[in-house]
Amino acid sequence: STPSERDERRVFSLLLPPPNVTGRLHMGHMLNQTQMDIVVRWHRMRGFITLWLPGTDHAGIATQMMVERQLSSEGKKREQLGREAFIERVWEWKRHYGGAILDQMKRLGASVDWEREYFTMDENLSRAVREVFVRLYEDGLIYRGKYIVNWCPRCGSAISDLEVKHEDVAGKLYEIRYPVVGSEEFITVATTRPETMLGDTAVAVNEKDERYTHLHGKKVRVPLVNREIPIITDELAQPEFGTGAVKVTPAHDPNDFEAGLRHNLAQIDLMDDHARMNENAGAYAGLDRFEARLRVLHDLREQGFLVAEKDYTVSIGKCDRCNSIVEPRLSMQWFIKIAPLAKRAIEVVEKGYIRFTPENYQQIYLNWMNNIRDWCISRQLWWGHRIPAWRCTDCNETIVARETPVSCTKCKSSRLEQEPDVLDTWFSSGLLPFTSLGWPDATRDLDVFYPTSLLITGFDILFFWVARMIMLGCWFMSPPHRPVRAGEKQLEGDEVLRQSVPFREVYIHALVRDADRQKMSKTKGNVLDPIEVIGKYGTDATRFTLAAMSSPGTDIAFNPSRTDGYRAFANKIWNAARFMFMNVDRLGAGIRPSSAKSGAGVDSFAAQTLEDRWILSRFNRVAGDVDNALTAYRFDDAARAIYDFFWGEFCDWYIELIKPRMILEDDTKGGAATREDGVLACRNLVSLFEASLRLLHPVMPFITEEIWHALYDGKPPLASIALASYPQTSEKQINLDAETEMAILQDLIASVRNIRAELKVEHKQRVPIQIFAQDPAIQNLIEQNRGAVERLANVEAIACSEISLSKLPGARHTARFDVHVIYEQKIDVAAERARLTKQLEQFGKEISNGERQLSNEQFLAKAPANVAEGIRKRLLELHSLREKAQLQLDELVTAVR
RNA sequence: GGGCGCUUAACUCAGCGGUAGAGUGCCACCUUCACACGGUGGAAGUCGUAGGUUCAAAUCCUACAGCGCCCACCA
Repeated sequence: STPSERDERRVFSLLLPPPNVTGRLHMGHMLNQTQMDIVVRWHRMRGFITLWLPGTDHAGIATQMMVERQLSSEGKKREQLGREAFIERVWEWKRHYGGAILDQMKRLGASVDWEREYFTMDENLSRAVREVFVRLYEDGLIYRGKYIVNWCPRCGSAISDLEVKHEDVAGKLYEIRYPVVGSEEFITVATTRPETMLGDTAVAVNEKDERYTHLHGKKVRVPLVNREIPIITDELAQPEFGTGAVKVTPAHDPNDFEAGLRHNLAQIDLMDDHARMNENAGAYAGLDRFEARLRVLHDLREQGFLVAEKDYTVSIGKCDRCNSIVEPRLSMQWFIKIAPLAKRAIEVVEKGYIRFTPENYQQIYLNWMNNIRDWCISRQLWWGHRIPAWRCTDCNETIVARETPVSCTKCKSSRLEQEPDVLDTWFSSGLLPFTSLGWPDATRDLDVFYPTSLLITGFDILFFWVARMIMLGCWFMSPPHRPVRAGEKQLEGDEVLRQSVPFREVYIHALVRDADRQKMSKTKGNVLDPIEVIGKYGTDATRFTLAAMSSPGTDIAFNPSRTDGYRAFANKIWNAARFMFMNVDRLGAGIRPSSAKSGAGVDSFAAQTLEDRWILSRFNRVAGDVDNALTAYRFDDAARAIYDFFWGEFCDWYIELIKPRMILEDDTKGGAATREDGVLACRNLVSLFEASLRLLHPVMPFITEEIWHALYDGKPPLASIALASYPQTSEKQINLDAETEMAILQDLIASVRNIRAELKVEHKQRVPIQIFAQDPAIQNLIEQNRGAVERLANVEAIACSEISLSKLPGARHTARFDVHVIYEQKIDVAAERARLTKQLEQFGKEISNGERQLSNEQFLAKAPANVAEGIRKRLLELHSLREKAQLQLDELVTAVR
C-alpha cells in the first residue's frame, strides 16, 4: 500500500544487456534481441506501459586494448601519451566507432526506447558508481589489501576469478630436493612451476606424515638462492600427493599465501607487472617468467637438485580477454566483502522473487552463489570508473569520498593522490537496473519501472552480470539505500526483499552455433554475421528462424537452409496479401477496414459459411496458443503455431474455399457468386488478415507493418501496427462443431486427391465420385458443401450411395465415410495390393494391441475410464476399416483371376 | 574432482506416461487466373544401448556408451 504510481500488471520493463562499445553484432545478440523484441512488442500490444532501455558498456579492458592496438599501429604506447591524453583518445575512438553496434541493432527491428540510450560512463551513471562505492565502503563491505590475485601480465592488471579460463595442458611435475641444514639428508618437493622456488619461504609436511617426523623444526636450504627456510607442519601438505612435502611460496600461490599467513612467513614477490623476474630473483632478475623457468631447471639439473620430471596434466589459467597466461600474484587491491550481499541474493531466489527459465539455472546460480568468494574490483587500467579513493602522501590516510577532497581528513594536508586504479567493468554494469532509472535519486522511473520485469541473456554472463545485478540490486534497492519519494513509506516485511530485486524473471537463452553445431569463433572463421544473413534472407525471416529454433535447453545450430524455408513463408504472406488486395481493388469501396479503429480481435467478421465459422474458431484457438507459448517463453511454439495457422489453414484451406465467392472480372465460371456476397467474403478475408498481421507482428515486424499500412490504404488508425491491440481469444468465436465438420470435409477432399493420384487421373480432368456415409448428418454435411468438394478435389459429380463401397477396388474408407472415384483407368493392382496389405497389417497390429489392453484386467482396473473408452471406440472403427480393406483385397484378387 | 545437458526420419529439431511430429531434403505429378520462395500426393524412424518401474514408456528410474558444457586454489 505504498503510494506508488506503479501497477505492476500494466508495466513491462526490461534492460537490454548492454553490448560493449567495441562490439560487433553477432548471432547471439540477434537471438537475444529477437526474443526480447518479441516479448516487448507482445506486451506493448497488450496495453502494457513498456520500457526497453538500450545502452552500451564502456568495457574496460576490451576498449583499452582496442585503442592500444590502434596506437601501436602508429608506433606509440599509451604510456607515452600519459593517462589523460590516452583517455581522451579512447573517448575519441568511442565517438567514432562506439555506436556501430546500436546502428546494427536498428536493422534487426529492435523496438527499444532509443531516446533513452545510455553509456555506462555517462556523468549520471558515473556519479551513481561513486555513490555505490562510497556506500559500500561506509557499510564496511569494501576493503583494500594485499592478497593473491589473478594477474594478467599483458593487461598489467588484476582480473577476477571469473575472468580466468582454465585449460588443461600436458606439462611436467618437477621434483626438487632441498638439503636439510645440518644433515646429509634431503627433502624432496614437487612443483609444476619451478621458477617460484626462488621465492620459497618454507617447506611444509603433514604433521601426521611419519616419514618426516624427524625433520620437524629443522631447516632446509633453498637451492640456487641458498636461503635457509623452516620446515613447517601444515594441512597444505597431503601425504598421498607426490613426496608429501611441498614448497611454500606465499607470494605466488593462493594456498601458499594462506599457509604463509598461518605460519607468519615472509612473502617474496619475484615478478614485476609484466611477469618479468625482479631483483628478488637474484641472478634471474630481468628474465621473463618462462625463460626463468628454463634457466632454473637447467641450473637445478646441473647442480644435482632436480630429482625427477614426471608427465603431468597442469591446468593453466588464461586471461579471458587477451589469452595471456595468468600469474597468481601478490598485490594491493580493492575487494568487495561479498558474503552479506550473497546472502540476500540467495534469499530472493529461494523465496521465488526471481524466477529462472529454464528452471535448472536456478540451481546453477545458487551453487555458485553459495560458494562465492570476495570480488576483486580494482583494475590497473586507465579506461573506466576511477576508484574514488585518495591517499594522503603525508600521513598515508586513505580517504574515500563522493567528490574530490581538498584536504586530508586526518592531518589536513592538501597533498592527496587519487588511487590510480579503475573499477571492474562489471561493477558498473551490475548497477544498471537501478542506476539507469535514476538511482540514487527517488525518480519516477525508478518507482514505476523497478524491479524490471524480465532479463533475457546468455548463460555466459550468468555469474559476471546476472549474479552481480542481483547482489547489488538487492542491496541498494533495500533500506537504507533505497530512495524514498516524498510521502512514500519505506517498505516492510517481505516486501522489502521482493521489491529490491533487479528483475522478476530471468530467461536464459541458448548459444547460437553454426550449422555443424560448432561454436562460432573468429579463429575458426565460421562466424555468421547477422547483417549478412538478414541481407540475404530478410530480417523477418531471420527473426522467425531464431524464434522457431528457440527451444529451451538446447543450443541452436543455425542452419541457413531453415531460414530459406521461413523466407518462403514471408513470401507466402506477401502473396496472400496480393490476393487480398486484388480482390479489394476489384470489389471497390467499403471493404478496407475502417481507418477509425483497430480492435482487439477479429471484429467486423460476419461468419456465414462453414469455412467462416471454422477459420474464426481456429484463429481464436491459435491466438490462445500463441499467448500461452509466449507466457512460457516458448518462442518456438508461438512461431510454429502462427506458421501452421497462416499457411496450413488460412492459405491452404480458407482462401481456397472462399475463392468462388470472390467476383473476378474475368470469371466466367463463378456462376452463383453475387457481388454482395463477394463483398462480404472479402470483408471477412480482410478482417481476418488484419488480425493475423497483429498476431504475427511481434515475430515479423517489418512485413506486417507494411501490409497493415497498405490495408488501411496508408491511413491507418494508429501510427504503427506495433501500437494496435494483440489478438485475444474470444471464447464465443470458438466453434467446435465447425472444426469437426471442416475436418471431415478436409479428410474427404484429401482422400479423393489421394485416389486420383493413385489412379493417375489427369490433373485437369474432373471426375465423378461416389460417397457412402452411414450418418445422415455427414451425408448432409457433404451435400451442403458439395461445391467446395467439387472444387478442391476437382470432382464433377457426387453421387451418394445407399450401400457401403467396401468392395470397390481403389475406394477409400474412413470411420465416417467411404469414397470412390469413378474412372475407367485400370488401377495398378500390384500397388493397390501392397497398399492394402500394409494397411491390413497396421490395422491388425493396432487391433491386437487394443484388444490385449481391453482384456487385461489390470488395465481396466487402473487406466482412466476415458482412455479405455477411447480404445473401445477406436477398435470399433478399426474392425470396420479392416473388414472393408479385407473385402477390397479379396475383390482385387478375384478380379485378377 | 564435483555438477549439468544432449543422443527421435538423410539433415536441423519439437514431443517428455496413453495409437511417432514439423521444417528442409527426397520421390511422383502439376506452370489451375495470390504464390514454382508455389500446389497436390507419397516414401522415410524397432525414439543411443541394456535393465527396471507401470495396466501402459520416446516420455519416469538405474547403469553403460558417445558428444558437449559449466564449476573447482590441491603442489
